[in-house]
Amino acid sequence: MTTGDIVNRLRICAADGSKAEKRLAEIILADISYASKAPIADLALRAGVSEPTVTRFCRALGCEGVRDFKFQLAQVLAIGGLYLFPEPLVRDERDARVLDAVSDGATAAMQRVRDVIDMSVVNAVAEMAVNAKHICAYGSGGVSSMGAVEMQNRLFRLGLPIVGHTDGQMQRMSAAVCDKHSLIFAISASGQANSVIESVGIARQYGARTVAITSPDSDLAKEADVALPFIIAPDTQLFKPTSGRYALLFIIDLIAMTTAELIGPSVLEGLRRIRISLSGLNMSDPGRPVGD
Amino acid sequence: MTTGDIVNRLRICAADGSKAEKRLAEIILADISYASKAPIADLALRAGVSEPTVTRFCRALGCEGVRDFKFQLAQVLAIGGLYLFPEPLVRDERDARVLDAVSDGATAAMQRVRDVIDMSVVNAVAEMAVNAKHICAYGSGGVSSMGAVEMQNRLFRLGLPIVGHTDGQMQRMSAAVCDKHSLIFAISASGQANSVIESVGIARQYGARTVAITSPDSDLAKEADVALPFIIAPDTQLFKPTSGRYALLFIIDLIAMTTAELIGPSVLEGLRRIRISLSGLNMSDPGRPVGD
DNA sequence: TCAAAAATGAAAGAAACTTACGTTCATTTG
DNA sequence: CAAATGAACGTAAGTTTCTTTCATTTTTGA
Repeated sequence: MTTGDIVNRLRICAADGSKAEKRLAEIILADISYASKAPIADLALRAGVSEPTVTRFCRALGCEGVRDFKFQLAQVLAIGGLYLFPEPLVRDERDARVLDAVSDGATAAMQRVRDVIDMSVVNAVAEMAVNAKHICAYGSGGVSSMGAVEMQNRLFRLGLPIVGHTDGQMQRMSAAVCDKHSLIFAISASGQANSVIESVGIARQYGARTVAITSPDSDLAKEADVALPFIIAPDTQLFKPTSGRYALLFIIDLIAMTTAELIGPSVLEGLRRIRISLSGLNMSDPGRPVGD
Repeated sequence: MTTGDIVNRLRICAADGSKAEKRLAEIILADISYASKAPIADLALRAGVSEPTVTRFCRALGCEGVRDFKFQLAQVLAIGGLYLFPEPLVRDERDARVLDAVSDGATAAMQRVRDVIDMSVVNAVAEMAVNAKHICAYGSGGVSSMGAVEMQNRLFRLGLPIVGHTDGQMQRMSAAVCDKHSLIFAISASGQANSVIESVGIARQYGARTVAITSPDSDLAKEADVALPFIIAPDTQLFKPTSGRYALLFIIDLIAMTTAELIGPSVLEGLRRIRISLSGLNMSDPGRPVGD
């Protein structure tokens, strides 16, 4: 019983375990946040079992003891969020198919990025971002323009001087005022978007560093200094929105997180200020992600 | 002393605290992973202080006690950045951490949606979308405005008359011209965004159907006819972009795909035309997702 | 059906944390 | 300058929480 994360193991236990184990697993899954903090006496009482059973249960799940078990629950909560982990609902076939299509597509798209992305390039890009005096993100079309906006959204929080442009003319115009301290993020799923390619050419002419997030070996990839390959698989399912967006978001998050860590704790000050500035909008719930 | 996350507070303490506090904070920061599991007797010994001092120290940092303190350390570690580690992480290890943090977060967020989403609501929403004469998507702020734009992007391809508004005034204005054939998608991660809540109120007054994609039981959820719960976990890791965006994208895709299937094969005609119209932009690669 | 094995609980024990209280040391006040 | 004050800290004695031991019950398999 050491398969997957602790929640998965709990699920398996809730299904296959002995009577006492089932009850315990159910109680815990029903409220992980509670279970991660409650003393085992409470848990034992709720599940109607004895305390030693709880200890044994934790060991059976591959933990060193109750404390280690709680430690792992805390970590799961940190990643998965502080909400409950209810049993997945039973679906009818059609609903399940839609859910699977979207979810499998998204997961696969991100997995592909994981497999192929060159983190040394990401690190290099983060370094460029930190050192740039002026950053632009270009993207046109449904997927790529979202990318440009997101890139702006993620980096501006870190205090970086970034502007996203989804309009072709604005892209060209802003490229024309670049210099060697500028950094361009050029995003295009196809690698064929004319305005983006041209803008990269213009910006380079004036000495800007250019990073393309695009299809490998595309025109755009060739035009830029650095390319992060981003493959959008042709959609087999015509009704399903393309899962490439998840891959793009993933790459953007990698860049944002790497950049944030490069900058170090001082970015927290910027995030704090943003949060304070939102308090005037009645959205100051602390602990909530910054900016709705 | 309740500013920022626990690590930040430890840092402050290491700088400003009393003699014993400084020593403790240093010991802990030097190896958070150890500190999160060691009994306080060990910590006390290492820092050359007494056990009660450790307890008091934890309280001073805003924790309920030592156990709560360790709980928080565990959470920080789960997604911790490189700056948490005593020795700078080797590049590979650090890269793996960043990849894991982003990818696990995204996967968990989507899994959550899978587990709890009520597909009968999604189906009902799709039906509303198909029958509406006029659809608006509202969202403000980094996460939710992306949602509004994406909603527009996904549904307009299906030939539906949708407009996304991320500007508060435009939201109110467009809400004011709704009638009973209108459908509103109101997106807000917090459920507190004033312009969105008010616009829903206005639109309902004129007979529009309203769908909220928002935090359950929030003000916005109460204001709308139908609510799709969308929980964003509080950010425990300030450096990591919130993974809630993946959950939101996921919900939007579910709605888009369900709607597309409801409309049936005729949507393909719309997609075909969009593709043709792009050919003038040199982006007509067939088999590629429509619209970059 | 019976014996062996597994599962469970009660109670005692060990570990970890907290409280109560007293000492020290720096600071303030008369 | 000395006494008073109070913050910081440690000692020792709780208290809580978890674990072990061992006896009992339940299940399994021949």
